[in-house]
Amino acid sequence: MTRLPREFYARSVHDVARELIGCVVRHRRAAGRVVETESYHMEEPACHAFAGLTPRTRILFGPPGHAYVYFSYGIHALLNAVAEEEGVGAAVLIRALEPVDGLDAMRARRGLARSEELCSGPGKLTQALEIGLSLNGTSLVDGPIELLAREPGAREPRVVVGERIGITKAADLPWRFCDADSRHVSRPWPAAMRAA
DNA sequence: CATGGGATTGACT
DNA sequence: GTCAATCCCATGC
Repeated sequence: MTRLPREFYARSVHDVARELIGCVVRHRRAAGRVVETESYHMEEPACHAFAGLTPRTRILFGPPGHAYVYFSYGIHALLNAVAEEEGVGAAVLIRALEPVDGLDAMRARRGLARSEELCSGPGKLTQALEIGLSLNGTSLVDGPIELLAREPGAREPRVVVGERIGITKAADLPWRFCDADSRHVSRPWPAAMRAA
């Protein structure tokens, strides 16, 4: 499998979020297929970059193809992929993975056995892959976190679109993308969610 | 299934 | 100093 190149990230954050479905994240001898993402953009208040350029959001405004790792609620590290050209604050939150490699390591880190629960949430997958705050700002193109393209010829995922989860601002934007055929998403979507 | 505890970070007063 | 934040999990019904 080959890494996604910098150009993959240097375009609309929504296209990046949609096309990341089916790609593979690998770190510390564990890997999973991306089955759920959300896009965030500086022109909308749920995005951290909405507040402008600060020390915290510096990575978001930086060059595409880097990891933005944010610490949430005192407990969880959340993994994002920075998108769009430098100067535009935008990123894709990786919300869930389907474990494909290193299941034993994931189980040890999570203290759980069921594969459906190892990476079915943004805070869970960082724990399973041992992704911490120290990786904030590292390159996804040639850094420790690998983001790999779908195998050519692998099935094209059926992507469904819905509203984002766990936010209070701009909660109605349809910027959540899921693999319709995976049982590893962070939570089921309503039937009203439209196929895309 | 609903609830609430957990306990860090950066932004801002 | 205060507060809100891209949430997980244990507990209780």
